[in-house]
Amino acid sequence: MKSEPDEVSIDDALAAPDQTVAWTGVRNYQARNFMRDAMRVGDGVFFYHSSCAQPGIAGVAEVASTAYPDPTQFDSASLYYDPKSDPAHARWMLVDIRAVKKTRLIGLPELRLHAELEEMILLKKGNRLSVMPVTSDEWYYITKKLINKNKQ
DNA sequence: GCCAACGTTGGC
DNA sequence: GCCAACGTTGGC
Repeated sequence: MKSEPDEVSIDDALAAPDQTVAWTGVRNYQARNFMRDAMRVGDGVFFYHSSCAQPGIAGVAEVASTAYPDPTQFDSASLYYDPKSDPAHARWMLVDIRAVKKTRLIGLPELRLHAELEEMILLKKGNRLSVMPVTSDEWYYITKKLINKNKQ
C-alpha cells in the first residue's frame, strides 16, 4: 500500500494510537476493490513510500479492520471530498492499517534486481495503483531475504 | 518540472 | 459503446 510520507509515513503510523491509521483518500476503483473485497484482518502489508525522494518499501504493517466507508468522502473540507458519493451507498471504502515495524528502505532499483520479484504488480510498467496485491511468494521473498538481509 | 501511462468523463 | 479530451499518478 502506497502512502506519501509527507502525508502519512511509516513513522507517523507507528506513532499513531494503537499504531493504526485509517487508509483514507483512495479514489481509484481497483484499489478500493482490493481493500473492500480482497483484504482480511491480519493480512500482511508492505508500507510503501511514494512520491518522495526515496520511493520504496519502508515498513511492514497488517490489515486491522474490515472495509468501511472512508469518512473523508463526505467531508466538504477534505481534499478527498466526493460530492457524488451518496452516504447511503458510499462510493469509497477503506481499511485500517496497523504498522508493525519500520524496515530499511528497499527502493525500486533494488527490488528490480531480483528475478523472483519481476512479476510484482508494483514493478510493472505504467502501474499507478496505490493498493495492490502481493503474492505469498513475493511476501516471503521480501520479508525473509530482503528485509532481514544482513545489514549491508 | 517533465512526461509516460493510465483512469475518468462526457458528447455523440 | 466509442473515443477524444482531460486529469492524475509517480518516478525521474
